[in-house]
Amino acid sequence: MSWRKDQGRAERGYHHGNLKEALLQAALDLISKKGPAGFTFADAARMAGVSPAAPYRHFRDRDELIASIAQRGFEQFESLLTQAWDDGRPDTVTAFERVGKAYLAFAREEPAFYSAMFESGLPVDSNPTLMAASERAFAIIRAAAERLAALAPPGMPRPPAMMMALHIWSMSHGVASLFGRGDAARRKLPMSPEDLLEAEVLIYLRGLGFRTDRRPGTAAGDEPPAGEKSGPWGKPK
Amino acid sequence: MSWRKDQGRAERGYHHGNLKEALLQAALDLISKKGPAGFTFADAARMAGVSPAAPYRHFRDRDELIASIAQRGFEQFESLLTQAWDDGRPDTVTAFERVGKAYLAFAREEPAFYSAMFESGLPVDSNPTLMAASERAFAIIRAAAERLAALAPPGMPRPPAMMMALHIWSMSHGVASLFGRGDAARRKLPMSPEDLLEAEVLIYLRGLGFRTDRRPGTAAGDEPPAGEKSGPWGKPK
DNA sequence: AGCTCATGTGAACGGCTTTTACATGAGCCG
DNA sequence: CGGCTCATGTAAAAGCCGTTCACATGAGCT
Repeated sequence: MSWRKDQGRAERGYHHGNLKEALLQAALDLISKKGPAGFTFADAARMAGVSPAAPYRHFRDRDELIASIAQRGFEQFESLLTQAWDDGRPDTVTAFERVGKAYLAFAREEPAFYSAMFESGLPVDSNPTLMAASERAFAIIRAAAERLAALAPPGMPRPPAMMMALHIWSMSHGVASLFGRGDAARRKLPMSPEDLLEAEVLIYLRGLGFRTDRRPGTAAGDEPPAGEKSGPWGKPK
Repeated sequence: MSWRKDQGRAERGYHHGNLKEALLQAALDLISKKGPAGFTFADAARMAGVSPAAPYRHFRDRDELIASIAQRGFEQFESLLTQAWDDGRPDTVTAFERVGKAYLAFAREEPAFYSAMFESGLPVDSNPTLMAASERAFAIIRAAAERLAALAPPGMPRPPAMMMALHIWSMSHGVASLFGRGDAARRKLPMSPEDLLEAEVLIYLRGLGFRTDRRPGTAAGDEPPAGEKSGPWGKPK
């Protein structure tokens, strides 16, 4: 039977008991289905089984709910990136690329968070705590870039780590925004977004003087079959 | 005196005479001010001095208006990129970078178009003519990449031009989306988006084996005290 | 002049956001 | 237990928006 309140809350009396959480959850569902624009405050209330005015006891307005979601998104994002970076294990370059992939994975698997964070049209800088969360996430990329910069081949000037971080961020974000989501804004690609990004990062790192003689799409540590060295895009011509 | 119809149309009778155009113009204004989400069909009608039902004679619904704007945006975008590319003059790499800058310039100077094209949440692939316009714009980047690929240093495997084009696109799009707009979604940067992107592209090209012995942000012109020329921030090995 | 059809109007429906006055009942204090 | 208080939820209403429909207007053609 399914006449329960649809959000897992059992029968309830006048008070919901966990409305704020239920609303956030409902909003996530709705945003992932219809995008942040299609999401409706009233819908979320309905889904939680309360009147349309109830949400206002927990969020100043619709934007604040979306901002809350973006906030959580950045927190999960930070945690995911931290995990992917894994303090640079087993080696810096491998970990670095894992971070890029994590970025894409997040965009694909958490489209609702991703939308709220990057496509909701919220003035990011208006909300200090949101801004801070966003910066903590970026700090992971920056820390990784820092380590990578320190590894730059001797005899070359060190690229500014901050700049590297911004470059990596923009690549990841560009790929994720243009090609990364499951079903929206899809453009046909001759390869997976992951492979596209991996090749991009490898070429970039090579431009910085790193030796990147691994091939994309292979597990870390694999060596190309003996013989020619291939580029990050696969077979040489 | 300002009781004229606000969109430059002089007094008019029952018929507007140029409503479709006036609506598109009004929508552009509104979108650039309040984003594609804040834009309102009724507002556009008001601004054009007609009743809220009038727009329906020209657009099936609100989405179709936005799609029309995106369409025009892609056309202008294509034209701008074509101009920037200038068939590869004076040399391929220079022209290539000019294309990247044009991308940023477009995002900054035509935020309304840019929003409609990339952030409106429209299903790009639902509208064939929109899709086609988008692909014509991308074709410019692809053509440029093709020429660049042909120039790749001998002795290195040639990267697929399509992939290079996608890489450049994602870099440009990433930088533009994250840092490129005048006042929205601003994050603090230690450098201009243009310089950031230029350095990124130069490093990338060097990763492909190109010699890029110019420096970014040439306007600055200053040299590090003992610096040798080459590379986006200094000298390669 | 008269016809026709594209274009604009006014009114209406339903839905959304937000506010306000009121209802409920959970938690606390004696 | 009895009663108080305040966070939390409700109902109703105002104002806006998108969209539709029957109807008005007049531009352009014959």
